[in-house]
Amino acid sequence: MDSTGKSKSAGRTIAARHIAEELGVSISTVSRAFSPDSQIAPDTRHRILARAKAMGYQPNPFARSLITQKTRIVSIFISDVFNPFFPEVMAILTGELQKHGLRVMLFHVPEGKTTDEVLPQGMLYQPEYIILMTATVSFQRTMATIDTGTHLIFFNRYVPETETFAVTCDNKRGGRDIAEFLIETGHSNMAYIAGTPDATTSIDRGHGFVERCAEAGLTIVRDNLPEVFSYEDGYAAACRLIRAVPDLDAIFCANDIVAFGAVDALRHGMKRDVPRDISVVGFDDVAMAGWPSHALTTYRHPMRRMAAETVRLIREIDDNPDMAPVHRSIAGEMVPRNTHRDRRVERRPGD
Amino acid sequence: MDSTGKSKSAGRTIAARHIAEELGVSISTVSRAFSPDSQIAPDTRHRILARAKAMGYQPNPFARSLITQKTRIVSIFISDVFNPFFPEVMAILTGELQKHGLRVMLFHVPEGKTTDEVLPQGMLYQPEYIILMTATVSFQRTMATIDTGTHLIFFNRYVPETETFAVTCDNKRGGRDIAEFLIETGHSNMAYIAGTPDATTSIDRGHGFVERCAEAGLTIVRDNLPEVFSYEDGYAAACRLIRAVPDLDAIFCANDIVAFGAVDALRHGMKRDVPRDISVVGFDDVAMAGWPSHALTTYRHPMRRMAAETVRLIREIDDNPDMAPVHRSIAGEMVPRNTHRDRRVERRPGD
DNA sequence: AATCGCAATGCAAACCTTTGCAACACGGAA
DNA sequence: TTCCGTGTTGCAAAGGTTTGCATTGCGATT
Repeated sequence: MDSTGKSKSAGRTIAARHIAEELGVSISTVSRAFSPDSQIAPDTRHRILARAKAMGYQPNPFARSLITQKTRIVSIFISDVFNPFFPEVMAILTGELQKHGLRVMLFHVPEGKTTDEVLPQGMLYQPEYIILMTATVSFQRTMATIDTGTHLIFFNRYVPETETFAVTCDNKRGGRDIAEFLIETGHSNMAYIAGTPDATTSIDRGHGFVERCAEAGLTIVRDNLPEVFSYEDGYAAACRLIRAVPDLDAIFCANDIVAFGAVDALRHGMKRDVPRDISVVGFDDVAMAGWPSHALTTYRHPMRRMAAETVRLIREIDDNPDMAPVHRSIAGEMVPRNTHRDRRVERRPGD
Repeated sequence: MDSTGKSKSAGRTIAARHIAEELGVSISTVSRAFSPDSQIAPDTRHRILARAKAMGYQPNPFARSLITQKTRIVSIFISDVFNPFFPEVMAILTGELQKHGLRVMLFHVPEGKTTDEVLPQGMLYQPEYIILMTATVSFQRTMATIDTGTHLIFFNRYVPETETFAVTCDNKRGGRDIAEFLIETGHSNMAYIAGTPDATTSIDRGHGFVERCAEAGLTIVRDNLPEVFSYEDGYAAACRLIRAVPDLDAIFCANDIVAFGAVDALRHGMKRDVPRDISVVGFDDVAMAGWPSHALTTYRHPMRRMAAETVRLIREIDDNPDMAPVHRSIAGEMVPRNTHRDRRVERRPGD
């Protein structure tokens, strides 16, 4: 009934045994053909591989990892965070990992739950690597869950006083660079709109910014509401700031989305001219920051390089499983556009 | 050496055998405790489950699916498409699926490759479901790869003349609704900026739009460049259109991003007043369409409902594996904002 | 009191692979 | 010719589970 002579629906799925029978070799030999560094005559290997390809056979990964204890699986944990780079990061991560024979499983940490609660589900599959992109990590149990040889890698966040693998943006340096940039262009009365207070990303950006300002003898205003990461939050925060400190000449926002909100608040709500009256700087350089309608001065998040670095890190650990945990933080770069202005040129002598 | 009395690193991982030994029952009985509808004394089951929980035991999914041939895995295939809803869809999909005991594996179809080339990799894990979110599907082999009992579900796209499961936005109806809306508000000289020509989404939106316009006796201009889906593409397309047809009074864009490009082109590049001189309507209702700086009139993409529907579909198939393929298309709704204007009120008699 | 039916449990095969060890063949050296 | 080393291959155990079939024990029926 089939277009090919062989019936295919009879047996379950095609196994090493079938190749072995057809070629008159043992199952072991078939297996060895698929293990790069095992003793087997080159000729036999080729014969087996050819036949396997023809019959569409590949070793069953379940059976394989049942015995080798190596799953080649990396579990990625995500939560509801609306990271604008998420699609791209996901694409790079899965794309590159699968090039190296690693499979990614996805786990979601829902709103009310903590990562630790979902982790056990993921551990069932004995992943060789876990990439944590989630916000909430109560670290106690995380470590306890891990000692089975699984490597834990934090992506875009880290847990301060612990030794784990982490790949992050160099947020502190970013904050410093932005402070530097604003100071150099003649700003002196600045504010910072922070993001979610428990996110290391936002904290570090603020630290760097404040630190550099302090070095220049400037104190900065800080708007520190919890859960500031949406457009609306940025809008509200900017309004609050202007009411509190009307003569502000620059606002640094923990991310671009917040910055868009701030710009719109200043322009439409508070009737300020950006950048003439006040400068706004974001962080991330999302796609639309470059559109003419926004033209946001911001700091480019090295997200793609971070994704690539994560893959590289995993390969390094692959080669050297006992490797000590490292924290790789990657710098971005200033992207000046049209929401800031150089205020030095017109600084009046009396100022 | 360990803080707990028991040594834990000695044995590999904890298996049913260990529970069995401690409780003096057979491995089979332990297994039965974890299969909801197998004959076992309620008391024994409770004892086993309790002990298992205490010892942190869960049946090994690899061994389990090796024998049951049921993997509880759903593979999701993505490509480099920059779908603005991707993070949210991913969160809903994985979150809901894992609630029902399903695991998601992620596969990436890189730029140059077709889905068919990557599919075999995913099939190795014998997923029970495959969700295709990729752009490129040469359908021949796709079906050939599938006849193993795996269910194939297209998400946000479909292959026209084939019977497969698909969950999509009702794009055609969306196109019609937008046409309806524009006609009712007094537009008569309209254009459509299409998206990638091979995407069913863009095609269907265009079809619906043109169809409804035709019913009203209107012909519309069509800008049909290949690969139109970025801000820049929208910008360029709008410029082309205005040069070709200066008295256009409305442009419908295949998606919001393109629409943003078009609006900026009209305002900054072509010196038109949107919405006074010309209306622009998008499609999707991405988050920033609602921001004051854009206030884009658009059509809400039912992406969340589609994700939820996909999960529901999977559960239905779970209950009835021989279910015939269905195509569920879900309607969105008009979201009028400030990039259109009602032109009826000031229609001059002579017009 | 003998028998039957039924619920609960155990045995062992099966799923598919990897890998240490033993067996084997073969060519070359003594 | 005999022996040895080397390179290939096969055997069988192991990894952890599910499940059909057989066994056991017990209360109920006649």
